[in-house]
Amino acid sequence: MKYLEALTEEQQRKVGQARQRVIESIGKNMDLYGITLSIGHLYGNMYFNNAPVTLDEMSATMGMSKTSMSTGMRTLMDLKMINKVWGKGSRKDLYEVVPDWHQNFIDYFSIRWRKAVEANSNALHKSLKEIRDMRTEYADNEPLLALLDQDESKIHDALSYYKWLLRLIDSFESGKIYELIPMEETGVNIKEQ
Amino acid sequence: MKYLEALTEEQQRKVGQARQRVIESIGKNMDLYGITLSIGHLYGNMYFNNAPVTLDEMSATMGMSKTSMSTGMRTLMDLKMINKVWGKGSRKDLYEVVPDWHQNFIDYFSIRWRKAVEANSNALHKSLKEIRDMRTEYADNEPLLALLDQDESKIHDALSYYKWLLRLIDSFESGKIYELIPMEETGVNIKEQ
DNA sequence: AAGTTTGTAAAGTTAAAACTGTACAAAATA
DNA sequence: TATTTTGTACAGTTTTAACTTTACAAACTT
Repeated sequence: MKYLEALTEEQQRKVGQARQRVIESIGKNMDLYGITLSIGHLYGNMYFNNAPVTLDEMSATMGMSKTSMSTGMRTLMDLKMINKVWGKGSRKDLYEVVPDWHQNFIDYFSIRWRKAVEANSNALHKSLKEIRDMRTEYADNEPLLALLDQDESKIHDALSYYKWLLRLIDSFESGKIYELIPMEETGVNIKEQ
Repeated sequence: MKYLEALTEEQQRKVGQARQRVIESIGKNMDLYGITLSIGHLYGNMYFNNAPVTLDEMSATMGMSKTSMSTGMRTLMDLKMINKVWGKGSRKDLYEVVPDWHQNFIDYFSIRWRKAVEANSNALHKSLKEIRDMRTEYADNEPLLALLDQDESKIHDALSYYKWLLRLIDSFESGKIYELIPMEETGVNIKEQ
């Protein structure tokens, strides 16, 4: 945090305090997403650092081991919340935040949910097929057929939800969600960027 | 599972197998939401049980302690995924699933996120105020002002995201989200229920 | 009122995860 | 080529969360 050195102790303390509150808030927010508080703090600290950081730097400011920084950075990279960048003379890896929170939110959902939803849908389809096979096999067993109907209907409901969720994720990825929920509040002109 | 007794061993096994796959899939799905796998399985089992269940029943089918069932049921109730219902003669508490997955999804987000987003926004506003106070206090300190500008801008970006998220949650709760992402796939008539 | 049954709090135990320290491969430097 | 630096795999430790056992209050039964 070299750029802070020009300030007085008092000023540094005040700026640090205001930042710290935000950093902790970021941590709590990411905790909601199932990300560790520590990794949330890591992101928060990087968010306020105006230049790319190294593992050693963050290890120092976070008071945690370099190994933890390494794994934390990888987690954040997997979630596309930070990027590894190439720095001039330094042979250390440099990381910088992707400050676009909307995009972070979208990437998080896409990455973490799409795969699971697809796997779950497959499992449901498999069970659905088994039920249909049973229906032909035991076509004369009235009480069983009634039971199979119930189960099939339940699985169908679940599948219909998964399909909807997938379409929701699609709308996140395509940006179509912003047609319904604009980024800027209504009445404000959206600037080109 | 009294209604299964009428079936042959073979039939019970097959039905159980098809169900088990779905139950585990449900568990994995809820795991994504940050709900324990066990509690996910509990919901899954209840989902296929056509009648309200008691703690003792679920304790037996899950092979877990009654206390765990008690806490699990409370968690699911907090998330509005199950209801406590009044049963005829039984003096045991009876629980039944809310089978509406769309509604479960929405309740989950509303309950778990709204509170946190509001708390985080408050924290950010507090820091924003501090920064603005500093700006007047050190109005002649050019490099500090530049720094404060940067921080304020970052906090503003974060706040704008939180506001968007709140509007997204609102659209879930109001059902407005279904205008953009209909429950049924497009082209299919929606039946009244 | 005395005796059961039921649900859950509290304490204790077990399982899982987060985190650290060591060790080492890969790349850079001399 | 030998030496240093850097990132991370791996094993070990600590912390946290899940789960169980015990204990007991509240409600119900007789």
